[in-house]
Amino acid sequence: MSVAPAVQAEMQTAVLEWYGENARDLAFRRTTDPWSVLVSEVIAQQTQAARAAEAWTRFIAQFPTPAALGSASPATVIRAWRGLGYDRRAVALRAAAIAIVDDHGGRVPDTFDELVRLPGVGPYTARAVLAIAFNRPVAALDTNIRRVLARAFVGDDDVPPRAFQALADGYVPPGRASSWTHALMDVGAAFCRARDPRCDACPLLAFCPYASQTRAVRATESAPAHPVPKRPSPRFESTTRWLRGRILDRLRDAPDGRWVTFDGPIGNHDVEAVLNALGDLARDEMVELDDSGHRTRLRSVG
DNA sequence: TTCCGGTGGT
DNA sequence: ACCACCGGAA
Repeated sequence: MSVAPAVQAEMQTAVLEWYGENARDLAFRRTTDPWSVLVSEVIAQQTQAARAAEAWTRFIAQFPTPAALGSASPATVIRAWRGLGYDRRAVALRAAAIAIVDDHGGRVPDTFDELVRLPGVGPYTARAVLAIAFNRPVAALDTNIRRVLARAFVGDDDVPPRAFQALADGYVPPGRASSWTHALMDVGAAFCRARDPRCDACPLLAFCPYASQTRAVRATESAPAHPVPKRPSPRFESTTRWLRGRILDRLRDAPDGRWVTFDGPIGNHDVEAVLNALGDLARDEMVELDDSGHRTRLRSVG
């Protein structure tokens, strides 16, 4: 269940003090500008923190405002997204920028309902922006933070998602939502890891039911559970997402606006598979196709 | 080779 | 309730 208020305050202090001295120096933490925070969260969803920080630095320099991103062509944005994966999210982020300009006067909105209506923004990202940029007392529950809170604050009870969110919101230290969010991410990455947790050095060790339980279990129990229900996974090169990646790389390398013809196989994908992938990419608004269905390019207009 | 993860679509 | 999307880390 929940933690006694006095203990809760001690735990908050332990986390924040640890963070004050051990925070990872990530570029996007030096700002609370809402647009910068939104971009950093979208990038960080798919990329580990250190790499995300590099990518964010480049991206935010190129598109420092919603207006800057919204007025760029999809092709420009997809090229800027190279190497980050999930290219549809780049297109969604651009659409979000346009919505911010058109519907919110160019400013990132500061309510959950408005944020979550933006393309590519779900409950996690909406709350992360509220907490980090606007310092609102909400918990941004990604899997790492959820795990930290579940282990150290909530204990073993499996609390249904709604109730968990409500509990987690209540654990946010007054006035410190922004630091709290970053701090829990670092605790999750440094100590409270899904595999091989390092409870011994964790700032929450003294308070954490999971840590004491883990010690007991480790002392008495032997090997963990079972291998796997494994199924033969297809070779990566035979997947459609690999094919999409190769197509997009070719298009990124082509001069802006130049049509590129796809009339042969790629890897072990035959022409039909290639054309199907082009159709998918067109439906996802990543590329435009000409009437032949063979010639394509990154979208120059949105 | 397997695993990881928010969002959105089914 | 699942799965596709992506690249990188373990």
